[in-house]
Amino acid sequence: MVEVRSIDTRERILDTAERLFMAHGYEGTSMRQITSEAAVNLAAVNYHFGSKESLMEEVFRRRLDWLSEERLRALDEMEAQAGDKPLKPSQIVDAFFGTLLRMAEDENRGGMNFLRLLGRTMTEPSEFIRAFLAHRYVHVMDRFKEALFKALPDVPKAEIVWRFHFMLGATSYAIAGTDTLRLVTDWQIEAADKEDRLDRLLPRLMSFLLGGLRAPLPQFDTPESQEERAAKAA
Amino acid sequence: MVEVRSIDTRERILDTAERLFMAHGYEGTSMRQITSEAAVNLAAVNYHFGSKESLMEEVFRRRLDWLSEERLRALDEMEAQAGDKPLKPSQIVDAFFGTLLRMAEDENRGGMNFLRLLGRTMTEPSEFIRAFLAHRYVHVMDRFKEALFKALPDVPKAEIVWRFHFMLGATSYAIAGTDTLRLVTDWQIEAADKEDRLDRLLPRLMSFLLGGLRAPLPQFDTPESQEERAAKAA
DNA sequence: CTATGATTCAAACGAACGTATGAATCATAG
DNA sequence: CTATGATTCATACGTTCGTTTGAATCATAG
Repeated sequence: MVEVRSIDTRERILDTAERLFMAHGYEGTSMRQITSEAAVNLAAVNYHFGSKESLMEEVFRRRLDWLSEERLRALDEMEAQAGDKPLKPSQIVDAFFGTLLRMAEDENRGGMNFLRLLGRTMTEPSEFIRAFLAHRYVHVMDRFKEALFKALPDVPKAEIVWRFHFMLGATSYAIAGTDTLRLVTDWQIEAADKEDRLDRLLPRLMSFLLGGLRAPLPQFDTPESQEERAAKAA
Repeated sequence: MVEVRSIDTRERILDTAERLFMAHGYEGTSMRQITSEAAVNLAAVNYHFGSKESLMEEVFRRRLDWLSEERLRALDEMEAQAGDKPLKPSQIVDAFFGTLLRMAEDENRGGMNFLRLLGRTMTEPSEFIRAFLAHRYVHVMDRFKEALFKALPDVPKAEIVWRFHFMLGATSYAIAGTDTLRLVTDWQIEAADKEDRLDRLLPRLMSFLLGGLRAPLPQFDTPESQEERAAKAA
Protein backbone atom coordinates (compact mmCIF):
# COMPACT_ATOMS: atom_id res chain seq x y z
CA MET A 1 0.00 0.00 0.00
CA VAL A 2 1.08 3.55 -0.58
CA GLU A 3 0.59 6.20 2.08
CA VAL A 4 1.66 4.81 5.40
CA ARG A 5 3.73 7.60 6.83
CA SER A 6 1.69 10.19 4.95
CA ILE A 7 -1.63 9.40 6.62
CA ASP A 8 -0.27 10.30 10.01
CA THR A 9 1.35 13.42 8.65
CA ARG A 10 -1.79 14.54 6.85
CA GLU A 11 -3.98 14.02 9.89
CA ARG A 12 -1.52 15.65 12.21
CA ILE A 13 -1.34 18.68 9.94
CA LEU A 14 -5.13 18.87 9.67
CA ASP A 15 -5.63 18.60 13.43
CA THR A 16 -3.04 21.25 14.18
CA ALA A 17 -4.25 23.58 11.45
CA GLU A 18 -7.83 23.24 12.68
CA ARG A 19 -6.77 24.23 16.17
CA LEU A 20 -4.56 27.12 15.12
CA PHE A 21 -6.98 28.50 12.53
CA MET A 22 -9.57 28.59 15.29
CA ALA A 23 -7.26 30.31 17.75
CA HIS A 24 -5.64 32.88 15.46
CA GLY A 25 -7.63 32.91 12.24
CA TYR A 26 -6.51 31.99 8.76
CA GLU A 27 -4.31 35.00 8.04
CA GLY A 28 -3.03 35.00 11.59
CA THR A 29 -1.70 31.45 11.39
CA SER A 30 1.56 30.80 9.54
CA MET A 31 2.71 27.65 7.83
CA ARG A 32 5.68 27.58 10.18
CA GLN A 33 3.43 27.58 13.24
CA ILE A 34 1.38 24.73 11.81
CA THR A 35 4.26 22.54 10.74
CA SER A 36 6.23 23.27 13.87
CA GLU A 37 3.42 22.34 16.27
CA ALA A 38 2.49 19.36 14.14
CA ALA A 39 6.13 18.24 14.24
CA VAL A 40 6.39 17.87 10.48
CA ASN A 41 8.61 19.50 7.93
CA LEU A 42 7.73 22.93 6.62
CA ALA A 43 7.34 21.61 3.08
CA ALA A 44 4.89 18.92 4.16
CA VAL A 45 1.83 21.15 3.81
CA ASN A 46 2.65 22.08 0.23
CA TYR A 47 3.48 18.47 -0.56
CA HIS A 48 0.27 17.00 0.83
CA PHE A 49 -2.21 19.81 0.17
CA GLY A 50 -0.60 22.03 -2.43
CA SER A 51 -1.08 25.36 -0.70
CA LYS A 52 -2.25 27.01 2.48
CA GLU A 53 -5.63 27.75 0.93
CA SER A 54 -6.12 24.12 -0.07
CA LEU A 55 -5.20 23.09 3.46
CA MET A 56 -7.91 25.37 4.85
CA GLU A 57 -10.44 23.90 2.42
CA GLU A 58 -9.49 20.38 3.47
CA VAL A 59 -9.86 21.32 7.15
CA PHE A 60 -13.48 22.21 6.44
CA ARG A 61 -14.18 19.45 3.95
CA ARG A 62 -13.07 16.76 6.40
CA ARG A 63 -15.73 17.83 8.93
CA LEU A 64 -18.49 19.33 6.82
CA ASP A 65 -18.90 16.46 4.39
CA TRP A 66 -19.80 14.25 7.33
CA LEU A 67 -21.96 16.89 8.98
CA SER A 68 -23.90 17.55 5.78
CA GLU A 69 -24.66 13.88 5.37
CA GLU A 70 -25.83 13.63 8.97
CA ARG A 71 -28.07 16.66 8.57
CA LEU A 72 -29.64 15.35 5.39
CA ARG A 73 -30.01 11.88 6.87
CA ALA A 74 -31.85 13.31 9.90
CA LEU A 75 -34.13 15.29 7.62
CA ASP A 76 -34.77 12.32 5.35
CA GLU A 77 -35.75 10.13 8.28
CA MET A 78 -38.17 12.68 9.65
CA GLU A 79 -39.76 13.31 6.29
CA ALA A 80 -40.12 9.60 5.62
CA GLN A 81 -41.85 9.14 8.98
CA ALA A 82 -44.11 12.15 8.47
CA GLY A 83 -45.33 11.00 5.09
CA ASP A 84 -47.19 13.79 3.32
CA LYS A 85 -47.60 15.93 6.41
CA PRO A 86 -45.20 18.87 6.82
CA LEU A 87 -42.60 18.57 9.53
CA LYS A 88 -42.74 20.57 12.72
CA PRO A 89 -40.37 23.53 12.67
CA SER A 90 -38.70 22.17 15.79
CA GLN A 91 -37.83 18.98 13.94
CA ILE A 92 -36.19 20.86 11.11
CA VAL A 93 -34.31 23.13 13.47
CA ASP A 94 -33.11 20.13 15.42
CA ALA A 95 -31.99 18.30 12.29
CA PHE A 96 -29.91 21.29 11.28
CA PHE A 97 -28.69 22.96 14.45
CA GLY A 98 -29.09 20.05 16.83
CA THR A 99 -26.99 17.82 14.59
CA LEU A 100 -24.36 20.57 14.52
CA LEU A 101 -24.17 20.95 18.28
CA ARG A 102 -24.24 17.25 18.94
CA MET A 103 -21.21 17.04 16.66
CA ALA A 104 -19.36 19.11 19.26
CA GLU A 105 -19.71 16.28 21.75
CA ASP A 106 -17.69 13.98 19.50
CA GLU A 107 -14.02 14.82 19.91
CA ASN A 108 -13.17 12.56 16.98
CA ARG A 109 -15.14 14.84 14.71
CA GLY A 110 -13.44 18.03 15.82
CA GLY A 111 -15.43 18.75 18.94
CA MET A 112 -16.04 22.30 20.01
CA ASN A 113 -12.86 23.45 18.33
CA PHE A 114 -14.07 22.89 14.80
CA LEU A 115 -17.49 24.30 15.55
CA ARG A 116 -15.96 27.48 16.80
CA LEU A 117 -13.77 27.67 13.73
CA LEU A 118 -16.87 27.24 11.61
CA GLY A 119 -18.80 29.89 13.45
CA ARG A 120 -16.03 32.39 13.15
CA THR A 121 -15.40 31.70 9.51
CA MET A 122 -18.99 32.48 8.57
CA THR A 123 -18.49 36.11 9.51
CA GLU A 124 -14.83 36.31 8.57
CA PRO A 125 -13.90 37.98 5.36
CA SER A 126 -11.92 35.18 3.74
CA GLU A 127 -13.32 35.37 0.26
CA PHE A 128 -11.98 32.05 -0.98
CA ILE A 129 -13.24 29.92 1.90
CA ARG A 130 -16.69 31.51 1.92
CA ALA A 131 -16.93 30.86 -1.81
CA PHE A 132 -15.81 27.28 -1.25
CA LEU A 133 -18.41 26.64 1.43
CA ALA A 134 -21.17 28.33 -0.55
CA HIS A 135 -20.63 26.18 -3.60
CA ARG A 136 -19.99 22.89 -1.86
CA TYR A 137 -22.89 22.86 0.60
CA VAL A 138 -25.54 24.96 -1.10
CA HIS A 139 -27.65 21.83 -1.71
CA VAL A 140 -27.92 21.20 2.04
CA MET A 141 -29.09 24.75 2.65
CA ASP A 142 -31.64 24.38 -0.14
CA ARG A 143 -33.06 21.19 1.31
CA PHE A 144 -33.58 22.80 4.72
CA LYS A 145 -35.00 25.96 3.20
CA GLU A 146 -37.56 23.93 1.30
CA ALA A 147 -38.43 21.96 4.41
CA LEU A 148 -39.05 25.19 6.32
CA PHE A 149 -41.17 26.56 3.47
CA LYS A 150 -43.38 23.48 3.71
CA ALA A 151 -43.50 23.55 7.50
CA LEU A 152 -44.48 27.24 7.61
CA PRO A 153 -46.72 27.73 4.58
CA ASP A 154 -48.24 30.93 5.95
CA VAL A 155 -44.91 32.68 6.45
CA PRO A 156 -43.49 34.53 3.42
CA LYS A 157 -40.45 32.76 2.03
CA ALA A 158 -38.30 35.88 2.32
CA GLU A 159 -39.11 36.00 6.02
CA ILE A 160 -38.12 32.38 6.51
CA VAL A 161 -34.81 32.87 4.75
CA TRP A 162 -34.04 35.87 6.93
CA ARG A 163 -34.94 33.99 10.10
CA PHE A 164 -32.85 31.03 9.03
CA HIS A 165 -30.05 33.53 8.64
CA PHE A 166 -30.66 34.96 12.11
CA MET A 167 -30.64 31.45 13.53
CA LEU A 168 -27.27 30.82 11.94
CA GLY A 169 -25.96 33.94 13.63
CA ALA A 170 -27.29 33.07 17.04
CA THR A 171 -25.85 29.57 16.72
CA SER A 172 -22.52 30.91 15.59
CA TYR A 173 -22.27 33.03 18.72
CA ALA A 174 -23.56 30.21 20.85
CA ILE A 175 -20.66 28.10 19.67
CA ALA A 176 -17.99 30.77 19.84
CA GLY A 177 -19.64 31.04 23.21
CA THR A 178 -17.47 30.87 26.21
CA ASP A 179 -14.92 33.36 24.97
CA THR A 180 -17.20 35.99 23.52
CA LEU A 181 -19.53 35.64 26.44
CA ARG A 182 -16.94 37.22 28.69
CA LEU A 183 -17.45 40.35 26.63
CA VAL A 184 -21.07 40.41 27.66
CA THR A 185 -20.42 39.58 31.26
CA ASP A 186 -17.46 39.24 33.55
CA TRP A 187 -19.71 37.58 36.07
CA GLN A 188 -19.35 33.85 36.43
CA ILE A 189 -22.39 32.33 34.82
CA GLU A 190 -21.90 28.75 35.81
CA ALA A 191 -19.11 26.87 37.47
CA ALA A 192 -20.21 23.71 35.74
CA ASP A 193 -17.66 21.74 33.78
CA LYS A 194 -17.39 21.68 30.01
CA GLU A 195 -19.52 18.61 29.49
CA ASP A 196 -22.35 20.11 31.43
CA ARG A 197 -22.20 23.42 29.64
CA LEU A 198 -22.45 21.65 26.30
CA ASP A 199 -25.44 19.63 27.48
CA ARG A 200 -27.27 22.75 28.53
CA LEU A 201 -26.36 24.81 25.48
CA LEU A 202 -28.47 22.83 23.03
CA PRO A 203 -31.80 23.20 24.92
CA ARG A 204 -31.03 26.84 25.57
CA LEU A 205 -30.28 27.54 21.96
CA MET A 206 -33.21 25.51 20.67
CA SER A 207 -35.67 27.45 22.81
CA PHE A 208 -34.28 30.72 21.53
CA LEU A 209 -34.20 29.67 17.89
CA LEU A 210 -37.74 28.32 17.90
CA GLY A 211 -38.99 31.40 19.70
CA GLY A 212 -37.45 33.59 17.05
CA LEU A 213 -38.55 31.41 14.16
CA ARG A 214 -42.17 31.46 15.26
CA ALA A 215 -42.32 35.06 16.38
CA PRO A 216 -45.16 37.24 15.04
CA LEU A 217 -44.37 38.61 11.62
CA PRO A 218 -43.01 42.15 11.36
CA GLN A 219 -45.27 44.79 9.89
CA PHE A 220 -42.67 47.09 8.30
CA ASP A 221 -44.04 50.26 9.85
CA THR A 222 -43.44 52.21 13.05
CA PRO A 223 -41.86 50.55 16.08
CA GLU A 224 -44.97 51.51 18.07
CA SER A 225 -47.36 49.26 16.17
CA GLN A 226 -44.91 46.42 16.45
CA GLU A 227 -44.75 46.99 20.17
CA GLU A 228 -48.53 46.68 20.37
CA ARG A 229 -48.50 43.32 18.67
CA ALA A 230 -45.67 42.07 20.81
CA ALA A 231 -47.49 43.10 23.97
CA LYS A 232 -50.66 41.42 22.79
CA ALA A 233 -48.86 38.20 21.95
CA ALA A 234 -47.18 38.04 25.33
CA MET B 1 -4.00 76.22 15.51
CA VAL B 2 -2.10 73.03 15.10
CA GLU B 3 -3.44 70.17 13.01
CA VAL B 4 -4.81 71.47 9.80
CA ARG B 5 -3.41 69.07 7.29
CA SER B 6 -3.39 66.28 9.81
CA ILE B 7 -7.12 66.21 10.44
CA ASP B 8 -7.81 65.37 6.83
CA THR B 9 -5.07 62.79 6.84
CA ARG B 10 -6.26 61.16 10.05
CA GLU B 11 -9.84 60.97 8.88
CA ARG B 12 -8.88 59.69 5.46
CA ILE B 13 -6.78 56.97 7.03
CA LEU B 14 -9.59 56.00 9.43
CA ASP B 15 -12.19 55.88 6.67
CA THR B 16 -9.99 53.79 4.41
CA ALA B 17 -8.90 51.48 7.21
CA GLU B 18 -12.50 50.97 8.26
CA ARG B 19 -13.45 49.97 4.75
CA LEU B 20 -10.47 47.68 4.17
CA PHE B 21 -10.62 46.03 7.60
CA MET B 22 -14.22 45.20 6.84
CA ALA B 23 -13.43 43.82 3.39
CA HIS B 24 -10.29 41.82 4.17
CA GLY B 25 -9.99 41.62 7.94
CA TYR B 26 -7.31 43.03 10.20
CA GLU B 27 -4.53 40.61 9.34
CA GLY B 28 -5.54 40.60 5.70
CA THR B 29 -5.15 44.36 5.30
CA SER B 30 -1.65 45.82 4.99
CA MET B 31 -0.43 49.27 5.91
CA ARG B 32 0.56 49.78 2.29
CA GLN B 33 -2.97 49.05 1.09
CA ILE B 34 -4.40 51.50 3.59
CA THR B 35 -1.98 54.35 2.94
CA SER B 36 -2.06 53.78 -0.80
CA GLU B 37 -5.85 53.90 -1.08
CA ALA B 38 -6.03 56.79 1.37
CA ALA B 39 -3.47 58.64 -0.76
CA VAL B 40 -1.18 59.35 2.19
CA ASN B 41 2.40 58.45 2.90
CA LEU B 42 3.21 55.01 4.26
CA ALA B 43 4.64 56.49 7.45
CA ALA B 44 1.49 58.51 8.15
CA VAL B 45 -0.22 55.73 10.08
CA ASN B 46 2.68 55.27 12.47
CA TYR B 47 3.00 59.03 12.83
CA HIS B 48 -0.67 59.67 13.62
CA PHE B 49 -1.63 56.47 15.42
CA GLY B 50 1.61 54.86 16.50
CA SER B 51 0.98 51.37 15.17
CA LYS B 52 -1.41 49.25 13.15
CA GLU B 53 -3.04 47.95 16.32
CA SER B 54 -3.64 51.45 17.62
CA LEU B 55 -5.16 52.37 14.28
CA MET B 56 -7.59 49.49 14.58
CA GLU B 57 -8.53 50.57 18.10
CA GLU B 58 -9.15 54.12 16.91
CA VAL B 59 -11.33 52.85 14.06
CA PHE B 60 -13.59 51.27 16.67
CA ARG B 61 -13.33 54.00 19.27
CA ARG B 62 -14.43 56.67 16.80
CA ARG B 63 -17.75 54.89 16.20
CA LEU B 64 -18.40 53.01 19.42
CA ASP B 65 -17.95 55.90 21.82
CA TRP B 66 -20.82 57.65 20.09
CA LEU B 67 -22.90 54.49 19.82
CA SER B 68 -22.45 53.67 23.50
CA GLU B 69 -23.61 57.13 24.52
CA GLU B 70 -26.65 56.85 22.27
CA ARG B 71 -27.53 53.48 23.71
CA LEU B 72 -27.23 54.64 27.29
CA ARG B 73 -29.12 57.84 26.51
CA ALA B 74 -32.00 55.84 25.01
CA LEU B 75 -32.07 53.59 28.05
CA ASP B 76 -31.90 56.51 30.46
CA GLU B 77 -34.84 58.23 28.78
CA MET B 78 -36.98 55.13 28.91
CA GLU B 79 -36.17 54.41 32.53
CA ALA B 80 -36.86 58.00 33.52
CA GLN B 81 -40.23 57.84 31.79
CA ALA B 82 -41.09 54.47 33.34
CA GLY B 83 -40.33 55.59 36.87
CA ASP B 84 -40.19 52.57 39.18
CA LYS B 85 -41.85 50.20 36.76
CA PRO B 86 -39.57 47.80 34.87
CA LEU B 87 -39.16 48.47 31.16
CA LYS B 88 -40.67 46.26 28.52
CA PRO B 89 -38.15 43.88 26.99
CA SER B 90 -38.93 45.34 23.60
CA GLN B 91 -37.84 48.77 24.80
CA ILE B 92 -34.51 47.49 26.03
CA VAL B 93 -33.91 45.49 22.89
CA ASP B 94 -34.72 48.53 20.79
CA ALA B 95 -32.44 50.78 22.82
CA PHE B 96 -29.57 48.39 22.25
CA PHE B 97 -30.08 46.78 18.86
CA GLY B 98 -32.38 49.37 17.32
CA THR B 99 -29.89 52.13 18.08
CA LEU B 100 -27.21 50.02 16.46
CA LEU B 101 -29.15 49.41 13.26
CA ARG B 102 -30.35 52.98 12.99
CA MET B 103 -26.68 53.96 13.14
CA ALA B 104 -26.29 52.14 9.82
CA GLU B 105 -28.58 54.63 8.16
CA ASP B 106 -26.17 57.46 8.96
CA GLU B 107 -23.34 57.37 6.46
CA ASN B 108 -21.47 59.97 8.51
CA ARG B 109 -21.25 57.47 11.34
CA GLY B 110 -19.85 54.66 9.25
CA GLY B 111 -23.08 53.32 7.81
CA MET B 112 -23.43 49.65 7.09
CA ASN B 113 -19.71 49.30 6.54
CA PHE B 114 -18.73 49.85 10.14
CA LEU B 115 -21.57 47.73 11.44
CA ARG B 116 -20.40 44.84 9.33
CA LEU B 117 -16.86 45.34 10.57
CA LEU B 118 -18.17 45.28 14.11
CA GLY B 119 -20.20 42.14 13.57
CA ARG B 120 -17.29 40.32 12.05
CA THR B 121 -14.85 41.38 14.71
CA MET B 122 -16.98 39.94 17.50
CA THR B 123 -16.32 36.41 16.24
CA GLU B 124 -12.85 37.09 14.88
CA PRO B 125 -9.91 35.86 16.85
CA SER B 126 -8.01 39.12 17.19
CA GLU B 127 -7.10 38.93 20.83
CA PHE B 128 -6.07 42.55 21.28
CA ILE B 129 -9.16 44.14 19.77
CA ARG B 130 -11.56 41.87 21.63
CA ALA B 131 -9.78 42.73 24.84
CA PHE B 132 -9.97 46.41 23.99
CA LEU B 133 -13.71 46.29 23.32
CA ALA B 134 -14.38 44.21 26.42
CA HIS B 135 -12.64 46.64 28.74
CA ARG B 136 -13.85 49.85 27.15
CA TYR B 137 -17.55 49.10 26.81
CA VAL B 138 -18.23 46.62 29.58
CA HIS B 139 -20.21 49.25 31.50
CA VAL B 140 -22.71 49.55 28.64
CA MET B 141 -23.22 45.81 28.59
CA ASP B 142 -23.70 45.80 32.33
CA ARG B 143 -26.35 48.51 32.18
CA PHE B 144 -28.37 46.59 29.61
CA LYS B 145 -27.94 43.32 31.43
CA GLU B 146 -29.30 44.88 34.60
CA ALA B 147 -32.20 46.39 32.70
CA LEU B 148 -33.10 42.98 31.30
CA PHE B 149 -32.85 41.39 34.74
CA LYS B 150 -35.38 43.90 36.03
CA ALA B 151 -37.64 43.55 33.01
CA LEU B 152 -37.69 39.76 33.24
CA PRO B 153 -37.61 39.01 36.97
CA ASP B 154 -38.92 35.46 36.51
CA VAL B 155 -36.21 34.43 34.07
CA PRO B 156 -32.95 33.15 35.56
CA LYS B 157 -30.12 35.58 35.06
CA ALA B 158 -27.93 33.00 33.38
CA GLU B 159 -30.68 32.46 30.85
CA ILE B 160 -30.94 36.16 30.12
CA VAL B 161 -27.22 36.49 29.59
CA TRP B 162 -27.23 33.59 27.18
CA ARG B 163 -30.16 35.01 25.25
CA PHE B 164 -28.51 38.40 25.11
CA HIS B 165 -25.57 36.59 23.64
CA PHE B 166 -27.75 34.82 21.07
CA MET B 167 -29.29 38.17 20.15
CA LEU B 168 -25.85 39.60 19.53
CA GLY B 169 -25.14 36.72 17.18
CA ALA B 170 -28.35 37.06 15.24
CA THR B 171 -27.76 40.79 14.90
CA SER B 172 -24.20 40.26 13.80
CA TYR B 173 -25.39 38.04 10.99
CA ALA B 174 -28.22 40.37 10.18
CA ILE B 175 -25.71 43.11 9.62
CA ALA B 176 -23.15 41.07 7.72
CA GLY B 177 -26.35 40.23 5.93
CA THR B 178 -26.42 40.70 2.25
CA ASP B 179 -23.16 38.89 1.59
CA THR B 180 -23.54 35.91 3.87
CA LEU B 181 -27.15 35.54 2.88
CA ARG B 182 -26.06 34.41 -0.57
CA LEU B 183 -24.60 31.40 1.21
CA VAL B 184 -28.05 30.50 2.45
CA THR B 185 -29.80 31.18 -0.80
CA ASP B 186 -28.88 31.94 -4.38
CA TRP B 187 -32.44 32.92 -5.00
CA GLN B 188 -33.17 36.63 -5.22
CA ILE B 189 -35.00 37.55 -2.03
CA GLU B 190 -35.88 41.08 -2.85
CA ALA B 191 -35.04 43.40 -5.68
CA ALA B 192 -35.57 46.35 -3.40
CA ASP B 193 -32.85 48.96 -3.17
CA LYS B 194 -30.47 49.31 -0.27
CA GLU B 195 -32.47 51.93 1.63
CA ASP B 196 -35.52 49.75 1.57
CA ARG B 197 -33.69 46.68 2.73
CA LEU B 198 -32.31 48.54 5.69
CA ASP B 199 -35.76 49.83 6.60
CA ARG B 200 -37.15 46.33 6.60
CA LEU B 201 -34.25 44.73 8.39
CA LEU B 202 -34.90 46.37 11.75
CA PRO B 203 -38.53 45.19 12.11
CA ARG B 204 -37.54 41.75 10.88
CA LEU B 205 -34.70 41.47 13.35
CA MET B 206 -36.70 42.92 16.24
CA SER B 207 -39.47 40.36 15.77
CA PHE B 208 -36.96 37.56 15.77
CA LEU B 209 -35.01 38.83 18.77
CA LEU B 210 -38.09 39.40 20.90
CA GLY B 211 -39.46 36.02 19.94
CA GLY B 212 -36.25 34.40 21.07
CA LEU B 213 -35.92 36.47 24.21
CA ARG B 214 -39.42 35.59 25.39
CA ALA B 215 -39.40 31.95 24.32
CA PRO B 216 -40.40 29.32 26.89
CA LEU B 217 -37.51 28.39 29.13
CA PRO B 218 -35.55 25.24 28.31
CA GLN B 219 -35.92 22.28 30.65
CA PHE B 220 -32.47 20.70 30.24
CA ASP B 221 -33.81 17.24 29.52
CA THR B 222 -34.74 15.27 26.44
CA PRO B 223 -35.60 17.03 23.17
CA GLU B 224 -38.99 15.28 23.25
CA SER B 225 -40.29 17.05 26.33
CA GLN B 226 -39.09 20.35 24.93
CA GLU B 227 -41.03 19.59 21.77
CA GLU B 228 -44.17 19.06 23.81
CA ARG B 229 -43.89 22.41 25.48
CA ALA B 230 -43.15 24.14 22.19
CA ALA B 231 -46.20 22.55 20.60
CA LYS B 232 -48.37 23.55 23.53
CA ALA B 233 -47.14 27.13 23.42
CA ALA B 234 -47.86 27.46 19.71
C1' DC C 1 18.91 -7.35 -3.02
C1' DT C 2 17.60 -3.90 -5.97
C1' DA C 3 14.73 -0.65 -8.21
C1' DT C 4 11.00 2.56 -7.81
C1' DG C 5 8.01 5.76 -6.27
C1' DA C 6 6.40 8.09 -2.15
C1' DT C 7 7.70 10.97 1.48
C1' DT C 8 10.72 13.84 4.30
C1' DC C 9 14.27 17.02 4.84
C1' DA C 10 17.35 21.32 5.09
C1' DA C 11 17.92 25.26 2.69
C1' DA C 12 16.84 28.96 0.04
C1' DC C 13 13.80 32.10 -2.88
C1' DG C 14 11.57 36.54 -3.77
C1' DA C 15 7.92 39.11 -1.98
C1' DA C 16 5.47 41.47 1.43
C1' DC C 17 5.11 42.76 6.05
C1' DG C 18 5.20 46.61 10.10
C1' DT C 19 8.20 49.98 11.57
C1' DA C 20 11.95 53.49 11.89
C1' DT C 21 14.80 57.30 10.18
C1' DG C 22 16.18 61.81 8.78
C1' DA C 23 15.60 65.20 5.53
C1' DA C 24 12.13 68.14 3.16
C1' DT C 25 8.02 70.75 3.35
C1' DC C 26 4.37 73.09 5.39
C1' DA C 27 1.61 76.41 8.54
C1' DT C 28 1.82 79.59 11.89
C1' DA C 29 3.57 82.67 15.84
C1' DG C 30 6.55 86.31 17.01
C1' DC D 1 10.84 87.66 7.44
C1' DT D 2 12.30 84.29 10.34
C1' DA D 3 12.05 80.68 13.61
C1' DT D 4 9.64 76.71 15.27
C1' DG D 5 7.14 72.81 15.55
C1' DA D 6 3.99 69.85 13.00
C1' DT D 7 3.55 67.05 9.13
C1' DT D 8 4.92 64.68 4.92
C1' DC D 9 8.10 62.29 2.26
C1' DA D 10 11.35 58.74 0.10
C1' DT D 11 13.90 55.16 1.60
C1' DA D 12 15.58 51.55 4.15
C1' DC D 13 15.70 48.07 8.01
C1' DG D 14 15.08 43.52 9.78
C1' DT D 15 11.63 39.98 9.92
C1' DT D 16 8.37 36.84 8.41
C1' DC D 17 5.59 35.16 4.89
C1' DG D 18 4.16 31.08 1.39
C1' DT D 19 6.41 28.44 -1.77
C1' DT D 20 10.03 25.84 -4.29
C1' DT D 21 13.97 22.93 -4.96
C1' DG D 22 16.83 18.88 -5.09
C1' DA D 23 18.90 15.67 -2.38
C1' DA D 24 18.14 12.19 1.32
C1' DT D 25 15.35 8.71 3.31
C1' DC D 26 11.77 5.53 3.54
C1' DA D 27 8.51 1.49 2.29
C1' DT D 28 7.44 -1.73 -0.82
C1' DA D 29 7.23 -4.62 -5.27
C1' DG D 30 9.69 -7.56 -8.27
